[in-house]
Amino acid sequence: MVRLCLIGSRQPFSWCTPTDGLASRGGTLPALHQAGRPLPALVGSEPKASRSRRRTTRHPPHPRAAAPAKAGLLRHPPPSRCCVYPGPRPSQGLLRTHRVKPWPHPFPYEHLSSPAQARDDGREMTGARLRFAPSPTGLFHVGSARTALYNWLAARGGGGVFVLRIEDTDAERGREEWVGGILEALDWLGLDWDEGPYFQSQRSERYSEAAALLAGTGRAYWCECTREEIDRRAREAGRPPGYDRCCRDRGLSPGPGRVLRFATPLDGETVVDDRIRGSVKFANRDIEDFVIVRSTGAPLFLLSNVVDDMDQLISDVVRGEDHLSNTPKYQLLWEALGGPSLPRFAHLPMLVNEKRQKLSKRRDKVALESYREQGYLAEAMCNYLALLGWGPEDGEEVLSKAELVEKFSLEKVNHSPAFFDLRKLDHFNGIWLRRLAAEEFEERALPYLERQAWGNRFDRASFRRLAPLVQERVATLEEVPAMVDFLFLDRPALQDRDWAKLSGDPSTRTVLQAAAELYGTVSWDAPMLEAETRRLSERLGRPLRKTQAPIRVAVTGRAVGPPLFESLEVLGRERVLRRLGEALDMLGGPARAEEHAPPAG
RNA sequence: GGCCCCAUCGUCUAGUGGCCUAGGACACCACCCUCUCAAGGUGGAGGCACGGGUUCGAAUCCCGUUGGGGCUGCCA
Repeated sequence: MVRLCLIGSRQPFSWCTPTDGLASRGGTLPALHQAGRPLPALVGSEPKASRSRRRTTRHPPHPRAAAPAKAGLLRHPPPSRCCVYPGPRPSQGLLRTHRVKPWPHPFPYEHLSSPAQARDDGREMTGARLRFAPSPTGLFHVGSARTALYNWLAARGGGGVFVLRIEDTDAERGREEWVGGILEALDWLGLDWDEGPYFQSQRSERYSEAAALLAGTGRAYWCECTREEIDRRAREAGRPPGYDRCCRDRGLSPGPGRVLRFATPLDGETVVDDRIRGSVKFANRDIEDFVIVRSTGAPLFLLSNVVDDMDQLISDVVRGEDHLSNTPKYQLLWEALGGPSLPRFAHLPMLVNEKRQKLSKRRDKVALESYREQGYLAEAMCNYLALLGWGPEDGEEVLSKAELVEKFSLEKVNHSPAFFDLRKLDHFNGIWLRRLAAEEFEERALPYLERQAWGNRFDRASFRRLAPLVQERVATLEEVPAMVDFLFLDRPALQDRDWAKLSGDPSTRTVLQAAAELYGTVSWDAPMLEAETRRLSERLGRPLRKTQAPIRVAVTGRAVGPPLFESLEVLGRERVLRRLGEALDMLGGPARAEEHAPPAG
């Protein structure tokens, strides 16, 4: 059992490693380094009718769908769940910087499960296998979240398997804490995965084998050109920037400073058949001889991505449109490695900023975590994210994840980029907040209240009494504390603007004095307070809204908040009277109660 | 520069040749409700980028233009 502890979660993440009867690693790996030998699939590509129990599916199954596990690596059933929470899900506690240890950890390579296994989990399987393959190079991105969600929806909607893979081939940029961020983000969103996480950093042997195969068959070659040389040659020859295939026929052997480049075909075209965009043609001559292995021997994304999709039997690649131009390279590599039939592709439209540029970590607010911290609900985030690039036919936009699974279809995904609009997110968050059961709302608001500087003055019981009124007035959980802070502060947090307006009005003193008198004796519950304040208002000859305003500011410090009389009730007579008195003191000046006092009786 | 993708209200979308005088949602405006603020209700303003075709008929199909974006890394 490998266990990752996420500081900030009450429960540790953990995933099982096989403990019994699994084929030993390595021994059953096909030998890939023999020149001329195509890379065999780890699983038979010929579906066996007897074992492939076809189900009705929304989409035509991939040729490899429902292919049963062949003897060998996949002979033994993997653990029923690869990633589980032992016990209740972590609280909605605020994220802190978290650290995952240890890392790298043993790679759960033998985990590859057959579709049959997932079927045992109680889901209808079609054998479609989708993966979400983020790289741990920064805070988890809302665009990644959308991609993960669409993969998850496609998997869950079609009875497929959802695989999580961490693409950490770039040791320089990858950081272990980002891995924890990915896991925690997916967990928060409720996007559970069936397999993985697989770590590319644990599979370098496999990529070396693939690289050796490509080099051995002449589909790749070693190159010693530096970036500077390449740029200079292009410049001097007046060619557009790009590699000139200089080393392609030099027959170099591996060596220091040398990278392995894939030799792309010089003619013909590669056609990408995309489920969202249709068929997209690329002339092979436009695809440069791209690097697949660094001079350090480490594989590049292009290679490891293909090898993993092959090994992990991915049938459907759903990713951002920024990968569309990579796809012909993917396909060429796939073919050169002797892979079975290609996966299906679906390239999702990008998420863009207000200037309609791809969302960037640098200039845009993209960290999912920051939205979580601000009190956005995972339900709202999923709901909103799903609508970025897709819309339900019936127009009903407020959808739970279960409803999304029901209605979502990759084929209906839009083609054009979408802007991440905070205001609409706010609207959805308000809806989901109001849908929460009272106790649930209270529970989720708790972390935001407890982190306030009220110290031990916070009192859950008082909050509970006002919570339902707060619930329907906030758009995010972050707004909750300001709604109820007057309950937990010695003196209300007087808002300058509100106080200025109040103190500038000569009638304020009259109202506050009258209220103080009234509240000294009135029966202390909201209905009575309201009724009596209304009568007071009539006696003063002013509308209730004009009367409640000074009282509200004096008692709560703010001009807006939960309904006043409930607030007074919870605060209690003593504190209300004290605050009215303090406000009157602050108002200063001569008491002019006589002038405005209502006729006695 | 080269290659590729995209184009319906400000934003997210419905629309796949006639049902479109283009529907919904967010935001906005007005009114109603109302102890503040929200929520809710009613109504309003607002769009098929442009130009050519094809067709009896085009938001929808084709071509072009323009505009936007992505890729073009020993990042993913």
